[in-house]
Amino acid sequence: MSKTTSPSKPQTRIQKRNIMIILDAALEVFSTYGFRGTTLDQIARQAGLSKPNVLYYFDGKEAIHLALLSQLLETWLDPLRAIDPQGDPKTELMRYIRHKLQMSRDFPRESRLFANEIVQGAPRMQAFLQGDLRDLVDEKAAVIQAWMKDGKLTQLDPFHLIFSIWALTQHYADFEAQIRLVRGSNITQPHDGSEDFLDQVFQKLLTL
Amino acid sequence: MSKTTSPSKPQTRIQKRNIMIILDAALEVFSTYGFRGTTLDQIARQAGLSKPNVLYYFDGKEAIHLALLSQLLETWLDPLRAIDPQGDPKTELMRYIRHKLQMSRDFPRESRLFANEIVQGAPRMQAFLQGDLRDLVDEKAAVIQAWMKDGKLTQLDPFHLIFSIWALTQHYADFEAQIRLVRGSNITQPHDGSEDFLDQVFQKLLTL
DNA sequence: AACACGGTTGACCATCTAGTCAAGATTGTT
DNA sequence: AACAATCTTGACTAGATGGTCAACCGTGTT
Repeated sequence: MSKTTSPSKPQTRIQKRNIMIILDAALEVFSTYGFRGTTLDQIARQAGLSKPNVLYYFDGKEAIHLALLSQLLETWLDPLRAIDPQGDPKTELMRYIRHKLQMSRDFPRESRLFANEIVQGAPRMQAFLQGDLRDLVDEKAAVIQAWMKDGKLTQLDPFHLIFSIWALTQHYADFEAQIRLVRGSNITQPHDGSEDFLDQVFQKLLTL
Repeated sequence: MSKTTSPSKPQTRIQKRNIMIILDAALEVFSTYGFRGTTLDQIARQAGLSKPNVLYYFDGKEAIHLALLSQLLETWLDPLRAIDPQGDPKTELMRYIRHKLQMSRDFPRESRLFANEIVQGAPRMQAFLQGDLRDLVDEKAAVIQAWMKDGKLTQLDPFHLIFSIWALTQHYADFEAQIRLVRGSNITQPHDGSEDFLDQVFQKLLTL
C-alpha cells in the first residue's frame, strides 16, 4: 500500500510540509549522485529528518525517486506543448528555445535528475519517452516540417532540430561542472552569455 | 602499492589479456550504471572472471575506474588539439566537429563514462578539467577568436561555440536512450542523419 | 482533562558489497 | 621432471544500506 499516492485522505499541514521537504532534499541528492549513488541516510540528513521518519512518508527509496520523476515529467512537456502551429514559426521556435534555456537555468537539479536517468539508459522512463513524449515530438515535428515546406524556415530535419535544442539548452545545466571548471574564474555563472549565443545560433540557422 | 601502475616489471601475456578484458568489462558496466551503481561482481561477471581474480589485477573498484578514466582523457583531447591555427578556419572547425561526432558514434561507452562523471559534478576529473583541458580550450578559443577578428568566420563567443560542439556531438551518445525511445521504430540508428544535420548547422552558422 | 490519531525515533535485521586470504591450479624455465 | 612464479578461487569478514517495528511524543478535538 503506497502512502502518498492514495488520493482518499486529505493531507495534514505536517504531511504537506514534510513531503515537500523530503522531495526537495531527495532532488538535491539524487540529481548529484544518481539513484544508486544516493542513500536514504543522505536524503534524511539533507531533509533534517530521521530515516524512519522519511520512510513514514514514502514507501521507500524507489517511491521517492518515482514521485520526483512523475512530478518532473508533468511539467517537462509544457514548453514543447506550447508551440503554436498558428503562430509565427521563427517566433514560436525562439520562444521555445528561450523557455528551455530558462528551465535549464532555473531548475538545474531537475535537468540533472533527468540526465542521470537517461545517460544510464532511462530504465525508469521508458513508458514516458516512448509514450507521451514521443507523441508530442511527432506532432510538433510535423508542425515544423509543414512550416519548412511553406518556406517559412530553413529546410532541416525537424527531429534533429528538436534534439539540437535539447542538447544545447540542457548542456548548461547537465554539464555545469565542466563549464565551471574549464572556464574557471573567467566567469561567474556557467550560463553567462548562453542566451545571446543561442539566440544568435538559431536566428541564423532558422533564417532562410 | 598499486598493481598495474608499477612500470617496473613487464607484463605477461596473461596479464595483458586479462587487464584488457577487465577494462572492457568495466567500461561497459561503469558507462551504464555509473560508479556507485556498478558492483565488482558485475564487472567480474561481465569479464567472465571471478571477483578475487579481478582484484588480483587491480587494487580495487576505484583503481579500475581511474585506469579507465586516465586512458580516456589521454585521447579525449586529441581532436581539439588537432585544430591547426594555420589551416582554413571553416575547414578546421568542420573537421573537428566531424571528428567529435565520429567519436560519439564509435565510442559511445567512453562518452557516457565521461557524461556520468560530469553530470555528477566531476568529482574525479577536477584536475583534468581545470588543468590540461582548460589550457587547451583557452588556447583554441584564442585561435578561433583571431579567425573571427580577421573576418574569416561569423563573430561568436568562441567558448560557447566550443561548448555547443561538445553538446551537439556528445548528445547522440549520451542521450542515445532518449533518441532511440522517442524515435522508436522510425529509425534504425540514433545517429542517422546526424552528420548531415550538424554539417548544415555549422556551415550556416560559421559562414559570414 | 482525556482521548485518538498523527508523527517520530532508537534499536534492530537482512542483504549487499568491497575487499581479504590461504590454499590450490597453471605456466614457464631449467 | 621439478621447481618457482604466476594465476585462480571458495570461503570469509567488516561495514554500508534499505527497510522494520514497537514504543514514545505532540496536536487538535471533544
